[in-house]
Amino acid sequence: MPKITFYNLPDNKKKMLIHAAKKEFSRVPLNDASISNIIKTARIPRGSFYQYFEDKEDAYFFLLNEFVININDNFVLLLKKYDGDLFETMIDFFQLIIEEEENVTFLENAFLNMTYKIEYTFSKIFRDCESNENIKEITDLINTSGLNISNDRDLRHIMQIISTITFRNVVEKFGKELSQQEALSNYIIEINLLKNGLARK
Amino acid sequence: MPKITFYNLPDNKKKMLIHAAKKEFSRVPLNDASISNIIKTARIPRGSFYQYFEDKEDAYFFLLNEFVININDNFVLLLKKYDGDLFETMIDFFQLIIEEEENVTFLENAFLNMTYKIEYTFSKIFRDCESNENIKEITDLINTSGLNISNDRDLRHIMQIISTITFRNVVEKFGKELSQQEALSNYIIEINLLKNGLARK
DNA sequence: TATAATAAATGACAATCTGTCACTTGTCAA
DNA sequence: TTGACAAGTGACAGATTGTCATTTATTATA
Repeated sequence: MPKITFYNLPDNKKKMLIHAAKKEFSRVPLNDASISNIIKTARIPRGSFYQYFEDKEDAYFFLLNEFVININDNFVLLLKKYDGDLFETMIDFFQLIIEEEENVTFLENAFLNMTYKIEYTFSKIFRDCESNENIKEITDLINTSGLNISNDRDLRHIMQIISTITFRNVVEKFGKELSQQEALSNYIIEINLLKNGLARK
Repeated sequence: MPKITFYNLPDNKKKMLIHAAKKEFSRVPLNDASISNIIKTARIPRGSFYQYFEDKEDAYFFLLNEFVININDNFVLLLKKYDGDLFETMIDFFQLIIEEEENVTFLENAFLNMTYKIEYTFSKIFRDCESNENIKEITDLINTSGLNISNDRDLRHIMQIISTITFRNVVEKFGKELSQQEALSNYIIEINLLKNGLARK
């Protein structure tokens, strides 16, 4: 987490810094990003950066979290729109992500270098957890009667499976440079396989 | 790919170098690994390293490929053992990976920092592809009559889904430091959900 | 208002790493 | 023996990181 000094920063300086970081993390993935570039763009001295953030990662996950909070809201909206139908929701949600324009390159770098920690941050969207203020909100919204589950544990696994496959498809969209159409049609095939089961009845 | 000079190296020198690289990539993930450490351990001059490999990544993926080729053989054996039952095979295969001892830390670093390229390398195990000499071998071994598919495309998607979920469970085992028992029981739950479908019939 | 105490800003610096390149050494065939 | 080509070597420039002693700003207190 960023240090208090970062949050105490005047708005314009904070924005400048966020902009600079976003620019660098859009240019290259986390590992290749350089603090030197960020401070050059933000026009702050080196020492200041360390006054605000622990290190490169700290700044990165601050940005990523902001993004995740943003799309989390969209996810909840979609869930309501589709009366808790998880599968319909996911298909719409998938499109939302691959059509996202403002942060394309930032996202692309994130998805193509999806470490455990990054995936964990992303998948907060689908979890009820501390940092997700909508405790129970998501779980309650989902229409569980349409799901093949017998308890909460199963539901968690289902969420896990669906989010994993969803991310995998987003990653593949970027990795193989698929068109939005191709990516979507692949995704729908897989969602249907998930729904109906991989084994023949 | 390593340069020709690497393959021309006398066996003991080659082994020394491989050992040194493995040691470094076990210590820390690819991004944090340093060539300096490798050459120090291998006792070769800096210039020599670049005589053999393009860069750090080159050496890393050489090692990873070796490992993948190794477990690929095991996968084929298991597939035969279970008469092409993909689900039984995967459960056994999953255990094989999480019980692996010789390369635990190397694997742990790989799994917790699974970039697209690393995942792609791993998932060669489940694909028929150029670099996999068993073209068609795997596909032919699988008992497709037990699967809910209508064509080759579906089969590819099923392999994709299964391998993704499998890796996800391995990653989680390392990330959440689960015991082998916990990891396995989670995995089995998810495999069953996949088999039978996430939607209620 | 003056002064002390606390917080923030700054940039020079040591430590580290990377990839290159001119040069040396080794090998092998003519 | 010699020449041509392959391999080995390590010093070096360029770049980056995190730290820290010092300066500057802010806030509280007498």
